[in-house]
Parts: sequence; structure tokens; C-alpha cells
Amino acid sequence: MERKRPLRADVERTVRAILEAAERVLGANPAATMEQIAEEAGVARTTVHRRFASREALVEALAAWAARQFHEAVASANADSAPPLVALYQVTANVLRVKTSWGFAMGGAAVSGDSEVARVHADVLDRCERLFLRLRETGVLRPDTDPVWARRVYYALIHEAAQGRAEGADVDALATLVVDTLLRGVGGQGSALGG
Amino acid sequence: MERKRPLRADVERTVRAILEAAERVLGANPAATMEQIAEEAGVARTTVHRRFASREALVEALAAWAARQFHEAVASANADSAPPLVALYQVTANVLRVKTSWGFAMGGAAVSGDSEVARVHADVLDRCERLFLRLRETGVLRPDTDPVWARRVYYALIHEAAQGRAEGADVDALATLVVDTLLRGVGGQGSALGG
DNA sequence: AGAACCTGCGTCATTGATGTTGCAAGTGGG
DNA sequence: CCCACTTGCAACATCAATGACGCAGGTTCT
Repeated sequence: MERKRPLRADVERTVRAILEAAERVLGANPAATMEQIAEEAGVARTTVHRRFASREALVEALAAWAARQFHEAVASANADSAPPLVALYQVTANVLRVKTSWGFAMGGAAVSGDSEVARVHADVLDRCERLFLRLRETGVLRPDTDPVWARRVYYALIHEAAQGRAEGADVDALATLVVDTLLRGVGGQGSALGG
Repeated sequence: MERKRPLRADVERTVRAILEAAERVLGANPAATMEQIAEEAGVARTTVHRRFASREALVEALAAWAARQFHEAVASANADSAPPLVALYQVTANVLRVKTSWGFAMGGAAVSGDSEVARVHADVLDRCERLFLRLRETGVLRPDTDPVWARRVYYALIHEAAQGRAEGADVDALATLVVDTLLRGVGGQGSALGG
């Protein structure tokens, strides 16, 4: 996967431009054409094909690029060693930072392919499961909570938070919002249904 | 939009079969072809084209079909008159019943078109906003909660609940889970972050 | 300056999806 | 029983997206 010879600086810039354009365009419309991506990137369609052998290759490269940042975001949060609640907050903030800019590349449409990318996401999922188990053991999560459901809610909340707000929004505030909503919900004190 | 003459019974059955097949196939892969839909429905591709002038028309009919059930599900819950918490639970259960079977037809990909369908969804959104305002006034929601955020979380939770569980899962249990998670979150007592 | 490289543009081939039509066969209702 | 209707099948016409070249012009590196 490594390039044989170092590429010229402008080539790298072009590739970056294409990837960012692809993120924007495909984020707005997953069925967008190479033409639209090229236009958004400010290059000719043929140039895109020169850099990426096929559409599939482009999407995969995009997913790989995002997966790298995703992995780094999660890994740098010390999810396994830090106190679970702190780790949860750290992971949330880091992931939000990435996901607000690379929402499509991290979504299902891009990760469908197997190989490296799927492994990274599976790995993150694993860390997440472990983190939620620790959260429950620590008493942060209610003991009767299904960790899988909790994790899915967590993912959904992150998605929502990354989706709605503009890129400029304060990531820390968003992370607080997500964690807070995840743990306390939006209800007042005695608002639970009888069960 | 009404048919001039009553159609033969088997025609109606064919249309239903196509719509249901479209829901299943497009749910699994939004970019699926007419061929695949026809195959799933057990009819020839030309038959699909006879019943639906174009792909767009098919998707729109699918969305309209789902929108009708969606609207009915929400309307029959008396969201405006019943006590807000009861209404919330009712709406949740009713919507879940529909959404587990018509997930794609109610999602963004199908509703993108304007016209009737968009109006129904906008209407439901309105009722939702009002319901959440009432929930906050009643003290069910924390006073400092952003109603928009609350509603978005609610939508996301419904989506997750409808997504994961098999169709047979107990709708009432799911609704309880959603409302419970929405209001209380998944955390224990003193688990909120310091603010 | 000279070589190597990249890009834009025009062109072309291919492929897959869409939509249409004619025809023969099967079914149900009157 | 006969007619109207619907379906499956096969063939056809489009059309858009993908992907591949070759060439001319411009940039960068040495």
C-alpha cells in the first residue's frame, strides 16, 4: 500500500482535495457521481480516475483515511486505563472532533467493504464494549442496563451530535451534552414510567 | 389520485407485494435495482414498470403508503389531548409498530421528495415539538433541556429500537425501553459530570 | 535548460439501469 | 363461453456513469 517513490507535493494536495470533496459531496448524496466529486475538488474527472483506479477504490481510500483518524482518536483516549467515566468523555470529544468532518467516511456506506477498515471499526467496537462493561461495574451505568443497548444509544447520540451542529460548535460542549444525555437522559426527577 | 375503476383483487395484491418487496430490498440496499425488487416480489420487471411509471414513482408510492400509516399511528395517540407522558408512550409504541416494518419508507432516502409525504412528516414533526414543549412545561423534561435536542434524541432512539430488534419483539417493551432511556438515560444515580 | 511528471481536455468503449413495446398465454367475471 | 384484463417474456431504445487513452501545455526537480 506504500508508494514506491515520493510523490510531488502538489499531488498530495490534490489527493487531499479529492478526498475532502468526496466527503462533502457523498455526505450530501451517497449516490453522487465522480463528476460531481471532481467538480467539488476543482479538478478534472480524469484526474480523479488517475489517482483512484475506481469509484470503489476512492470510497475505500476515503474510509481508510477516516478510519486512521478514528482509530487514533479512540486510542489516544486511554479508554482501557483511565477511569471509565473520564475515558468516556475523552473518547466522545475526540470522536466528535473527527466525525463532524468525516461523517460519511465513517458511516455504514463507506465501511461496508471488508479488509482493514472493517477491522479498525470492529476494534473500536470492542474497546467500546469493554468500556461499557467497566462503566457498569463501576456503577456509572445502572446494573440492570444492557451494555449493548447502551453502546448503541451512545453511537446514536454521537451521530446526532455530529450531524446537527455546525462544524464550529464547541466540541467539549457537545461531548458534555452527549455524555450527559446518555447517562441522565432528558427527564426530570420522578419522570420514569412505572415498571 | 383515486382509481377510476375498481381494480381486480389480484392486482391489488400484486401492488402490495411489490411495495413490501421494495421495502425489504431497498431497506437492505437503497441503491437496489428494479430487477431485484421485482425478483423479491416474485413478478417480472415489466410488471413493476406497469404499476409504477418510474423508479421515482415507486419510491414515492412506498413513502406515501408508509406516511399514511405513520400519520395514523401518531394521530390515533391523541398526542395533544392526553397527558403528555401517556401520549409520549402511546406515540412511541404506535410508531414502533409501523417503523419496524417500514423502516426504509420512513427514512430520509424516501421522504426527500416534496409533495404530500413531506407534509405528513412535517406535520408529525410539529406535533412532536408541541408534545415536547408540553412535556417540559409539565416537568417531565428538565426545564433546562433544549426541546429540539430532546426531540432529535427521541427520533434517534426510536430508530435504534426499530432497527435492532427482530420484528417479533414486544413493541410495548421496546416503547418502555425508549421512553425510559430518553428520560432517565442509562446511568446510575450520581453519574452526571460536573458542570 | 532538459528530463520527468502532472493536469486538463476531448474522445471513445463498455456496462448496467431504466423505460417501452408487441405478443402469446392465462385468469376471472359476466 | 367470451371478453377484458393482466402477466411473463423477449427485444429494443436510451441514457448516464465508469473507466481508459493520447495529446498538448504547464510545472517541478535536477
